[in-house]
Amino acid sequence: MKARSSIKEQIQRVREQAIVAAVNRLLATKGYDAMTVDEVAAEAGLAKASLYKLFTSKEELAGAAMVGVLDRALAFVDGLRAQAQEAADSGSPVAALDQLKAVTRWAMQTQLEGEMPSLPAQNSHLSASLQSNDAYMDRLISLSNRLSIWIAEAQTSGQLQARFPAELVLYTLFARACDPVVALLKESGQYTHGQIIDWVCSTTFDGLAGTRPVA
Amino acid sequence: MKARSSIKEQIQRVREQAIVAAVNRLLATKGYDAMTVDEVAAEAGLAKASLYKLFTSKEELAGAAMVGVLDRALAFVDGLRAQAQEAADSGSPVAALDQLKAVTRWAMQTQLEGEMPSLPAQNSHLSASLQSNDAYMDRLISLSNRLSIWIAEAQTSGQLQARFPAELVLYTLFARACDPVVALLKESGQYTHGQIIDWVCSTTFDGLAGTRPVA
DNA sequence: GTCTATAGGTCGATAGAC
DNA sequence: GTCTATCGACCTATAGAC
Repeated sequence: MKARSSIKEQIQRVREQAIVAAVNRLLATKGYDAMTVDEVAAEAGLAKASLYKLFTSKEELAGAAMVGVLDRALAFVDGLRAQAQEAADSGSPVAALDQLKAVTRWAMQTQLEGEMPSLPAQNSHLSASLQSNDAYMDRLISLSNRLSIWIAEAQTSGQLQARFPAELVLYTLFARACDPVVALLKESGQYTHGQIIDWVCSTTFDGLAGTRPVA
Repeated sequence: MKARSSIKEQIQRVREQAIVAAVNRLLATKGYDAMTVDEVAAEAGLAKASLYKLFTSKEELAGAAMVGVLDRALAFVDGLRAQAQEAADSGSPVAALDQLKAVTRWAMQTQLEGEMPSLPAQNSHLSASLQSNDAYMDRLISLSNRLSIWIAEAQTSGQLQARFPAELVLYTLFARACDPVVALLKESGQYTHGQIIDWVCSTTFDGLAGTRPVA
């Protein structure tokens, strides 16, 4: 009995992943409002009714996709932390600013690959649902905390403008992760992903302005 | 007869303006998808049927609001141009970069006042509708052209990074005009509008990074 | 005030596993 | 033969359109 149950659970797990992957793609391409549950079911290859056995609402689907991307972000961040620890142990510490840049580049790469789900900024119902989604909030706070440590370090050491509230920096990084500029440049089709990432990362950290004489 | 017709037209005009103002507010606060035509009619103080005499679809309403904000932007830009012309005539030319900053600040101010209608970036149907909306496209191109002149000037004179495609700069300015960071900082309630504008303008042009030694 | 289409959400028939 | 998972068909409310 135990074994069968486990197999069933695994099958269910695979299906859930297929659904979340479908939601992720659809959120990345069409956005939340244009995404229909029927489409999700079709892409994931099951009936809508079956889908509703696993997820009780469209909002929960969105939440699951966001949990997925936040988990990937956290995994990436933890990888960076581990690498930085090693590097520091062998005497060549990594600057906090470089960690923040690496995360930003990862987010843009993810967006360029069509794997960054993005939700409408203004949708009170959906935000409310997400804010009462513990799995989502847990990841969001974890990620924010990890980034905030780097932000504080970088501000203390002068790598980031210390006059900005840390909140501003954090919000800016989150906003750039789904910056429409990336999507627009991608659509234009004239540039490589590498160029787009370099440029938008550069505008984020160094701004649009040219090098001015010391004022 | 002529007079009555003119009066009717004027009344119609006032109604149209009331409708567009309502759409503008709703787009700024709830976004396109969450906005219902019923709400627009209610806010504008007329029956939905009457509204459909003046605007044939929800998309057209959105288009009208966008035309409105683009017209205001164009008016602001033309004001800047006129001032700059005067200043140049009296021997103190205005830097193109400062003009771009002024427009950016205007946009953020508009957003903070809840007067910046913003549409979902990803909505193929709506984009298609807008792109076939001549009034909208005309304004969009006019504004882009005027900004592009300043961008070219600022790049030539080294006030803006010349290595960036002008397109990147233009898109970035448009994107910052409805930057979610502004909305998030506003929501937090901890900062004045002036602070928010200064900070986001600063991150846009000078970036998040601190002043580093020459590398 | 009415019509209609769409899309979120449910239910009962069916089929396949044990 | 029973039990449960699955899916087509269905319901209904909302919102655009007239």
